[in-house]
Parts: sequence; C-alpha cells; structure tokens
Amino acid sequence: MASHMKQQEVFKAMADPTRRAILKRLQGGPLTAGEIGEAFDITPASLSHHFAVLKHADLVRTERRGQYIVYSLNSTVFEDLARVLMDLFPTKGKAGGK
Amino acid sequence: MASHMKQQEVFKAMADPTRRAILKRLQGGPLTAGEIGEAFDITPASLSHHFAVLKHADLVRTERRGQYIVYSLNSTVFEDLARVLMDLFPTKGKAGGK
DNA sequence: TAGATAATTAGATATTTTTCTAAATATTGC
DNA sequence: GCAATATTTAGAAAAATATCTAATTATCTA
Repeated sequence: MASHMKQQEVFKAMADPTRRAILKRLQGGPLTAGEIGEAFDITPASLSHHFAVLKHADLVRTERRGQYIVYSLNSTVFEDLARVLMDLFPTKGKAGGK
Repeated sequence: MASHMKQQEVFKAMADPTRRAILKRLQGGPLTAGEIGEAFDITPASLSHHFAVLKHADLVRTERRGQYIVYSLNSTVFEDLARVLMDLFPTKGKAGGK
C-alpha cells in the first residue's frame, strides 16, 4: 500500500512543473513520448530526461509499441497519490492547464 | 479549501529531505528554531534558509517569543496535505525518524 | 549599557538540475 | 539493407539550490 515508494525520488520528481504537467496529461490515459511532447516547448532530449526522472520515481510505466514508446501513470504507486495532489492544488503550469 | 496554495513553492519545499524532516518534527507541536536544529548536522544559517523556503511555501508559521522564534505547521494549508503525504510514505530521513 | 544568546541576512562556493546540440539505438516500410 | 521516424544517451553549458563562514539584528539579563 504505497509503502514501497521511493520518497525522495517521488518528491524530487514532483518538484518540477514540466513533470507535473506531464503527469497531468497522462491522467487522461496513456500517450506516446511524442504526443506528450507536443504540449511543451522543450527538445525531445530534455523531455526524455524528465521521463527518466518520472520513471525512476516509479510514477510512470513504459511500454514499447513499435517505434513508439507509450507512457502511462503507474497506478499502483501513483494513482491515488497523484489524484490527491493534483486535485488539491490548482494547476498553473504552461501545459495541461485545466 | 487548500485552493490558494502556491503549488510550485510547496512542491519545491517538499523536495528536500531536511525540510521534510523539519515538517515531520513539527507535527509533534511548535518548536523553536534551535530545538528543531538540534536534530540536524547543519549550521543555523543553513537551517534558517530552509525555514525561509518553508515559510515562503506557507507550510509553516512563525511567532517570536522573546529571543526565540517559534515555528509551527500552518494547519490551514498544510495539516491535511502533510498528513496524507507523510503517512503515505515511509520515513527515511536522518532526523525525525518515526 | 554591555555581554550573552537566538536567529537571520550577506556573500561566496560547491553541488545538483535543467536544458541544449549532436550522436546513438530501435523500429518500420520500401 | 537503407532511409525515415521515434526516442534515448552523451557531453557540455547555464541556472538553481544547499551549504558554509562572517556579519547583523533582536532580545534578555546582569
């Protein structure tokens, strides 16, 4: 029950507004790296770094589908926590603004 | 209802393990800066910096009492969120270990 | 008022993080 | 196999953060 989260990694991951916006986007369902990237003004390389941080924190899962890599929220660790956090705070980041 | 939180400031504040340990310590009730500092291996100056970040995020309140400054959790913004976060994750920081 | 104690602010340095460009890897379809 | 597309990895530069020492501010007490 969320007891095997890497606390430091998760908080660090959540501290960046771009990463929070990525997570927010994924709440609508799985997306490819490219689809996620459309909403941001950064290079694919930078985005990839953010993905790595989120993955390391176990907040997202990846699955290769052909040439694409599909990202989705890791519901085990994340879904309940993410909802609590995301809904508790008003969105303000440049992308995914509700 | 938690809708006027400064999202970015709060997450940034929570991203540092020393600051999370400070908050954790304050869950037992208000403490002076010095009392909080006893648990850490950093200088008062560094600690003061962390207090400033927590204050800026509205996570703690301060009140001067004589030569002391007493810190407490800001229950309005924090108490419910803090409980959710702190209880959801296992403690791992050097200080305030439950 | 002077000295002691508590805490913060100023200024500098070291570390970490974010971002970029360029190069590498994986996969598709001809 | 080769070119095109999707994504990641490597390496470097810029920006942000954490920490320190030294100096400052505020308060207490003798």
